[in-house]
Amino acid sequence: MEDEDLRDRLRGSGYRMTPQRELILRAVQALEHATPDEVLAEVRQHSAAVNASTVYRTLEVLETLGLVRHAHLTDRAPTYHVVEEHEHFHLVCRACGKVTSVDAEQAAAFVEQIRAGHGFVVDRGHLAVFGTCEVCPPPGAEDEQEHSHHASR
Amino acid sequence: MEDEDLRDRLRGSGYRMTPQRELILRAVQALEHATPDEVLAEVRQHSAAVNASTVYRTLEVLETLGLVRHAHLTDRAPTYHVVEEHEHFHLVCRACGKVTSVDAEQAAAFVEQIRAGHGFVVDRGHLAVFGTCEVCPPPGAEDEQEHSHHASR
DNA sequence: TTCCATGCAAACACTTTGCACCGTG
DNA sequence: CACGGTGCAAAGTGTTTGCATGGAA
Repeated sequence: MEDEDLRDRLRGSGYRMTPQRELILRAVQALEHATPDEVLAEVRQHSAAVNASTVYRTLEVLETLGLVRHAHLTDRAPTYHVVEEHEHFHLVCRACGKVTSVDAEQAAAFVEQIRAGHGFVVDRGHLAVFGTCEVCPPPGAEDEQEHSHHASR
Repeated sequence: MEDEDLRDRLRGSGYRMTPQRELILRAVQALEHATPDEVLAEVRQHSAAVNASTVYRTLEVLETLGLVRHAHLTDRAPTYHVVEEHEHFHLVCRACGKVTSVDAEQAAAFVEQIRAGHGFVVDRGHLAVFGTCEVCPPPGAEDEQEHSHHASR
């Protein structure tokens, strides 16, 4: 997306173009999947300080305009990503933490099945699929991240 | 699940049976989908006061034992539900907020497709599917919950 | 020149943690 | 009667908001 496109998108909905808004959109584009905190860090690397509240407010505006989206891929902060021509959803490995993007088309059959069976229209871009890579140990097998402090003492 | 079953599950992993732990499990069972806050409220209705931190700690223990699970169905707190014989996942309507449980079997084809195509094993019980009921207005159409303060003033 | 956007700081929502006391096994 | 569990309060994260100032159009 070009600067002028962004300006037009903003102005078209009554918003103004500002350097912060451009920087924040650029950061989301560069990071692929980033929390507000990570976006803030990225922005500050490339330019002067920007306030955290501006990041939150801007991400909200960009999401309203349909330029970015967020999903809850961890138990902590949400992660934002740019909306591209090809919608995608995410596979999140609980063992290694890797996030894989998958073209939304690959969920087409599933989506249609849910619509037919439940009268429910799935938002494919907001689908978060949790599990484990086949090459990763199953969750809890050895104890990487959380829990299992004393599961068998 | 009977009281004795719960006791055995706890003891089998080195935990103790306490009235709080039983109350909290009962609350999760009764509420179907509840945030820690809602669990706390439910527990307090049925009995003496229990502390919020105990709810958090107990939900963690119950999840470690595989008796409950949580998913992020909103942008706020996670919701907990009991693990039953028949695994299920959730459809979350962004328009009306309704949560529908769907038998995990209905995702079998999708799960297999992801495994074959990406070497990724989906955790069906932790699948949160967002979208809208067909009978609900599309998100943002009229403005029910959040955003759209001045999207076109 | 008009308002929207930003920075700053305080307030919030949700969760975790340290510590002394309580109660299960 | 040992040691895990609880309550309480304080500290942590992550996010939102009120208000005065700054800047885009």
